[in-house]
Amino acid sequence: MTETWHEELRAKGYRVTPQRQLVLEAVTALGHATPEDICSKVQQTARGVNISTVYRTLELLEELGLVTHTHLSHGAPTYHLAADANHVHLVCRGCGEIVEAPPGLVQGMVDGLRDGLGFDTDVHHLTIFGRCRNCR
Amino acid sequence: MTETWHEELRAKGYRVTPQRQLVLEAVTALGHATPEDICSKVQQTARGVNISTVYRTLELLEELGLVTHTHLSHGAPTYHLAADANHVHLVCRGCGEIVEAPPGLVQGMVDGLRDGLGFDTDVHHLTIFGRCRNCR
DNA sequence: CTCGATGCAAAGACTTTGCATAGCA
DNA sequence: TGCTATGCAAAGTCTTTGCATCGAG
Repeated sequence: MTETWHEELRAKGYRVTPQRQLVLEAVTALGHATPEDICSKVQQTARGVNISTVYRTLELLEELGLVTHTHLSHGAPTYHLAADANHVHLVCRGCGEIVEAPPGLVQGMVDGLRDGLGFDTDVHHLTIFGRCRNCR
Repeated sequence: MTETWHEELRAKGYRVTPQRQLVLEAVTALGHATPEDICSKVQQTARGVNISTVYRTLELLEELGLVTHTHLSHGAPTYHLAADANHVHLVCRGCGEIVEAPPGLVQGMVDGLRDGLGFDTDVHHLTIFGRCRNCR
C-alpha cells in the first residue's frame, strides 16, 4: 500500500524512521493505548526504543493528524487513530470500562451548542464519565 | 450562618480546622481553580499552609460532596463547588477560555445515553473541547 | 556529508506518602 | 489527653529536555 504519510513527513522536512512506523502500527493495533502501552508494544518488535521517542513520535503523529488522544482517566492519556475517531468515549466510574458510543447520540448536543452558543464541539476529544448499565 | 458541613465532618470523626475552612473558602472564591491556585489563595490569609494539606483537604471535601473537579486541560485539574456544578464546561482550544453552558443543552444527549445504552452520565464532570464563537 | 532523530540520563510538573509534631475535641 | 491533621521532605508517576551519537536522505 502507498504510505501517503511518508510523503507528508518528507514534505515537511521530517524523516521516515523505523520507530515512527512502529509507533503508528502500535497505535493502530492497540486502539486506546497510553504512551507506555505503545512503548511496550513497539519494544516487542524493536528492543531499545525509548519512551521519550514514543512521546516525541506521538506528538508528531498528532500534528500530522494521524492520531488523536483523549483523557480517559486521571492519569495518562490514551491515543488512537484519528481515522477511527468517529465515536464518543463513555467511561464507567464503576468498572472502568470504556464504551464507544456512535456520534449520533451526541449530535443533538453538538447542534445545540453550535446554534445556541456558537461553540464548535470537537467530538473526537469528547469523553463522558458516568456509570454503565451494569454499574448503576 | 450555620456551617452544616462542620457537623458532617465531626459526625464522621474528622475535625474542623482553619486550613479546611480556608480551602473551602478559596474554592468558593476562585471558581475554577487548580490545587496550586487554591494554595496561593489560602496562603494570602494563612502563611505556611502546605500544598499537601490542600491536596488532602480537596480530597476530603470531594468525598463530602462539597466540591468536584474537572480536567479542563492537559495539566492540573480544577476544583469548584459542587453546589455550583450545575453546568457543563466548554473549553476553547483557540483562546483557552472556559465557558459554562447550562445543563439543558446536554439534556438530550444525557437522555439518549440513558435510554439507548443504559449509561448514566455524570454531567458535573463533563468537559467539552472545541472552539468558541470568536475562535472558529 | 548534513541535519534531523534517537537513546540515555537528568530535570520538571504534579501528586502522594512517611513521620514527627501541633492542635482540635 | 488522645488521636486526627499538619508541615516538611522525600518519593512516585508521567512527561519533557539537553546532549552526544546515529542514520535517513
